[in-house]
Amino acid sequence: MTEPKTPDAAAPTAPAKKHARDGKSNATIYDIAKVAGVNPSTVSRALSKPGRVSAKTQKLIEDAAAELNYQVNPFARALPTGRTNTFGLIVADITNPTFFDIIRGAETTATVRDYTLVLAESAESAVTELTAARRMMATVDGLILASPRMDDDDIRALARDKPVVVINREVDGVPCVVPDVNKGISEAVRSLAANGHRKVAFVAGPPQSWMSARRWEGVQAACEWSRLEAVRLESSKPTVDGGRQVARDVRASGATAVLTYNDLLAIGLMQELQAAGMVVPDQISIVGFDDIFGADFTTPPLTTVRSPLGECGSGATTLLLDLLHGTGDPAGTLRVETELVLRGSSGRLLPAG
Amino acid sequence: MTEPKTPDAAAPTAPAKKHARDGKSNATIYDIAKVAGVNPSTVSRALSKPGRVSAKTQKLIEDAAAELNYQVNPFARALPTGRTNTFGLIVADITNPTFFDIIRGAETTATVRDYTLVLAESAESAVTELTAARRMMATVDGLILASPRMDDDDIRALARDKPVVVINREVDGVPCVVPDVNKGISEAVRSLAANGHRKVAFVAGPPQSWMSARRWEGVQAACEWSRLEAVRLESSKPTVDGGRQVARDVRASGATAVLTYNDLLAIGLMQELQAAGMVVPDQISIVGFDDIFGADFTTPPLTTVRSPLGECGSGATTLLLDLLHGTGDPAGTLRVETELVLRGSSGRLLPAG
DNA sequence: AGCCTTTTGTCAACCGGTTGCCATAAATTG
DNA sequence: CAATTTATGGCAACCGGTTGACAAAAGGCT
Repeated sequence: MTEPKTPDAAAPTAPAKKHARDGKSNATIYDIAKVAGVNPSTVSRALSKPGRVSAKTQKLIEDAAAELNYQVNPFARALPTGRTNTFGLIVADITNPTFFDIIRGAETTATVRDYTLVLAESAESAVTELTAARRMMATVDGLILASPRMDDDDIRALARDKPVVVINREVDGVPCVVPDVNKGISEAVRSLAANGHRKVAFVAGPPQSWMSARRWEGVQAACEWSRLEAVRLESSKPTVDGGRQVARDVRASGATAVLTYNDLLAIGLMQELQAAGMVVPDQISIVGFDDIFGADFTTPPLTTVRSPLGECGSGATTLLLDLLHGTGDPAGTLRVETELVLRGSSGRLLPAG
Repeated sequence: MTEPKTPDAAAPTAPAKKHARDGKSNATIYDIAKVAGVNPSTVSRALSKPGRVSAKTQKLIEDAAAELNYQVNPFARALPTGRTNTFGLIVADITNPTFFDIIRGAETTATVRDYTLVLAESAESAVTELTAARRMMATVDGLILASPRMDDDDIRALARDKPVVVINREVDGVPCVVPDVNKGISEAVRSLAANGHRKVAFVAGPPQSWMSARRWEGVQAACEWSRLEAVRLESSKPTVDGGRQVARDVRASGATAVLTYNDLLAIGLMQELQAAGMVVPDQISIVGFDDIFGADFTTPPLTTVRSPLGECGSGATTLLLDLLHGTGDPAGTLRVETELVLRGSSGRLLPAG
């Protein structure tokens, strides 16, 4: 009675003034109840609890809902229940393509299971990360931390509040998804040994990176096994730029083969060494980690220890969703395999001409 | 009185059983009101409407809030107000690095302004996109569509409901952020002309891509101006793979220079041509679009017309946020400049040997 | 002092679902 | 056919803020 009935053809091209609230604004369960001639609570039940109402009423309500093209109000639902059908993903650095695949894996899996993904980044900072995590906690059902930089204890504290899954790091008592580096690394080191290398450098990543530590351990172990000498070098940041900067240390080290914490470092390193006139792989072999997008664009294409990043993202999401639905091991670690992707940046060492 | 006071040191290493609800669960404005000795509504006002309560009460309430380390419940706030401090970003393809810069730009700007980013992808499908958009509409304050594939009308319909900003496409009546291709393209074409090229091929992107159409127009216009012949080729999909597939058409076309809809196509095309023994740029020049991550990893590094993608993402976010806060032009288009990034994949044509 | 305006806090309704409890109707059983 | 169990729908309270209306208190002015 109070609303005029021509909200549509009013002004087709005129700039829309206000945003909705009027017009075909959202129907509520009360509207449905009225149309179907039942109580709102019955509508609620019909729409969420399967089997709680009779088939007849169910149909009645569903038809009414369809007619009004009803959509639940997620906030109204979240308020009493706490369920939001949303989860958060915090990555260390959105710039880093490593996380692209993780994000993609997570987003895809989330969408399939009818969840929404909320994204944040920590800019490689532990405190930013914790802040972002805390903020998210209020609005999500669960959280995925990809390569977190904060303390184990902080992570456990978060996990006490809501389900948390960690990628690329192992935290006691928290479900994790980690690539098992050993297979890939030993393949890589064996390949280097077979090609005549005797001294291998490892360019480490951020000091707080759990994964960097694991990779260094793996490299050490594999080198020992193959009777190679292993030295560790530090990088300023795990980026292309960081790779360029570490080039002089690499040359100074006397190593003829380098494994780097990630592909970005490897690419930067290779660029810088090539710019200085070195021939890859004739004079030096370079092996990265992760097999990110673009790793095969370089010349020579980058040999790398691939982590199935997309799988990590979707695996973590699945783990989280299972946790949320009661299924699933509260603290199981999902291990995914790594493998050597042999491309052109590693190979036989040519005798110094 | 009713709650035991030792929730902490209970079982440090035992697997956390249930998730919160107990313990230091969230304080509400009612708790604050009790502590501060005022009415809940006063608390609400103190915390949201600046200046609505006296300085004294304000302080009282703030202290109480701090003590209880209160955090608003976003859902409780969203329910009556509709404000969520969240906005959605829908991209055509998460796999495509083009969008990563956009995502990054948007996320960064959003965080600064205290907004949360919700991400979804459409997998290059108009219907998936519309579905995702509709779903999001319920939970966000506004929406950013990056390279949308749906109809103008659908976009306008969405925009009638909540603020929408479009990236990489111009839609009448909707605020947009678009790179202005002309400068970059004319630089590119002039450079090609100066290097002796006479026939230029353009490899188009998805048929629904507004940007692809603009780029083709730009190429045509620039070629006309420089008196070059321009031919248009179609690609199956705007990816590296699509680039590989279009290689035979490129060779068949007789063009000595190619501009591709995006860098991915350019990279794939270059790989395939090189695999077939062609020398870039001696026998054929290749120019991409966007300057994505990795465009300079190739050999030769890719010449490309750069779009400031990160700027698009942050610009769109700013536009949206301004819109939400009443400031800002309801339908202004933000144009950002493109420029030629001259690298090694384009250059002088060598006489066929 | 008396009256008017402004400030500040309270009351109560509301946003839109969810859910425990209860009453009625239907189905099962002895 | 009565007695009991089970299926179904309704009632009302609740989640945690927000906000319009109003009253009490404070301040300003003649």
